[in-house]
Amino acid sequence: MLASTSAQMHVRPHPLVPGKPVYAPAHTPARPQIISFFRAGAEIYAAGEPAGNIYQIEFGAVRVFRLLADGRRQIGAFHLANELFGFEADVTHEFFAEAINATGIRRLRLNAGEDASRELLPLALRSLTTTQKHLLVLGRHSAVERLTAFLADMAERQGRTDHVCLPMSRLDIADYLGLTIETVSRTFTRLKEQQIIRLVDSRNIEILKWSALLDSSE
Amino acid sequence: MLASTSAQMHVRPHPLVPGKPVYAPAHTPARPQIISFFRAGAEIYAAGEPAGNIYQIEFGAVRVFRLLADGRRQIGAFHLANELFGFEADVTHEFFAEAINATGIRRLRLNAGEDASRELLPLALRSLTTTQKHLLVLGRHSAVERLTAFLADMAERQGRTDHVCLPMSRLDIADYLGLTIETVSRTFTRLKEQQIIRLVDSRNIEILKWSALLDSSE
DNA sequence: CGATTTATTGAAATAAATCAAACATTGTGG
DNA sequence: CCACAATGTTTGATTTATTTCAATAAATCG
Repeated sequence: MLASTSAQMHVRPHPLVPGKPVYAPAHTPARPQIISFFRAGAEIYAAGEPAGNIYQIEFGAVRVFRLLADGRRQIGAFHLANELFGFEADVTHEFFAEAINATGIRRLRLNAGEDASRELLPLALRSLTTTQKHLLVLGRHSAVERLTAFLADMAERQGRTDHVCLPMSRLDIADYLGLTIETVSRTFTRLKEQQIIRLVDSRNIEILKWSALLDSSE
Repeated sequence: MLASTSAQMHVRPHPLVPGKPVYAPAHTPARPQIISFFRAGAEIYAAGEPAGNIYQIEFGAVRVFRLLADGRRQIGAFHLANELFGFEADVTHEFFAEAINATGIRRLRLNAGEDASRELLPLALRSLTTTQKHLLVLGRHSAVERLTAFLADMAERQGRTDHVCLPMSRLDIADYLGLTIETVSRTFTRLKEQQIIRLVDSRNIEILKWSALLDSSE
C-alpha cells in the first residue's frame, strides 16, 4: 500500500461533490497518463453504462455491487491495489463500481482485433475463480465461517502477513457477506474473544491463530 | 473421466428414465461420436483431475459441486440439456460434476493453438454471468427469495413455459441455495398456499403467478 | 407387495435480524 | 484547543427465520 491511501488525497484541488471523480492535473505529460483519481464513494462506472474497459487499481480499493429493487445492496467483489476489474460479460455493465477510499485507477486499453480474446481470457478466468470462491463462502451458513473466509482471503491478497488492512466499512463487509453490520461486528468481537484475531483498530486486524482461521473458513 | 468410474457407462443404453428422450446410439457414424452415457449419480469428473474439456449435455442434467471438509456440499451450478459446462480456470478441476439423472454427454474438443481463446472466452463469460447471478441469489437473505429466484431461472432456461421440470432432488436444491431440505420443502408449500405455484408432483411445478415469482426473486 | 429412499409436516432450539442505545472516531467551526 | 456534529462501530434486548430433531407420508424400486 502506498502512503497516500487514507484520507489526505485531498490536495484539495476543488471543493468536490462526493460521487464525482477527481482528475489529476496531468503533471507528467510524457505520454498521456490515463490514470484517474477518485475520492471515497466516487462512482467509477454504473450499471447500464457501456462496458469494455479494464481497470487497474494503482492505490486504494474498489467495491463492485448491484442494487436490488428494495434498496438492498449486494457487493459482488472487492478489488485492491494492483488488481484488475471492470471485466463483464455483457456489452453494458451489470454492476456498479465505486471507490471505497481515495483511489487511483488506470484504464487499460485493449488491443482491438482478433487477439483481444487472448488478453481477455485470463481476466475472465480470474473473475470466474474469484466469483466461485465467494459463492462457496455465501453458501456456507454461519456468520463466523463467512467472516473467517473473508479475512483469510484478504490476508492472502495482502501477502499472507499477519496484519490485515480492511479498507472497507462494516457495512461494506456486511453487504459482501450477506449479513448485517451488527452481526459482522459481533462476529469480529467473538473472534477477538477467542484470541483468533486482534483488533488493532476497526480497520486493522492482526491474525493470531491462522489455524483456527483457516479451519473455520474451509 | 476415463473408464467407467462408479456407476456410469453400462453398455446398456436402453432402459432410460421414462419420459426422457431416448437417442439411438450412434446411428450416424460419419464421424466418431464422442457421447457418453451416465446413470443417475455417476461422476463425470472429480476435483483434482485434469481439466480442459468442454462438455455438452445431450439429455439429462448435471450438478457441479464442491465438498467441504465437514462433509457439506455446495452445489455451484446445475446444467440442463444443450448447455455447456466443464470450463474451469485452473488446469485441474476444482469441482466435481455428476449426472443427476440418466444423462448423455458429448465431449467437445477444442482447437489447439492460439484461437482456443476465442472459443473459450464466450464460455468463460457465460460461466461468469451465471455464477454472478447465483452469487446474488445467495447474498439475498430469505428462503422465499432464493427459491423463487431459482424457479424463475429454471423456467427461463426451459423456455419460460409455465411448466417447470426440476430434475434434481430437494437435497440438491438445498445444497444449491444454501438451505436445508426442510426449509426448501416448507418454502415450496408456502408458495403453493399462496397460489404462486402448483405442485403437480414434487419434481414438476406449474407457475401460476409469474408476477409474484419475479417480484420476490428480484 | 414390502423395503428403501425422498418429501412433507410438526415442535423445539438457535443463529441472525431487528430495534434501540451507547460508544468511538473523525472532522468542523468557534 | 475545545466543543460539537457527523459518521461508523460496538453492545444489549427482543423478535423472527431457519435449523435441528423427530415423526409421518408419499414415491420409487426390486
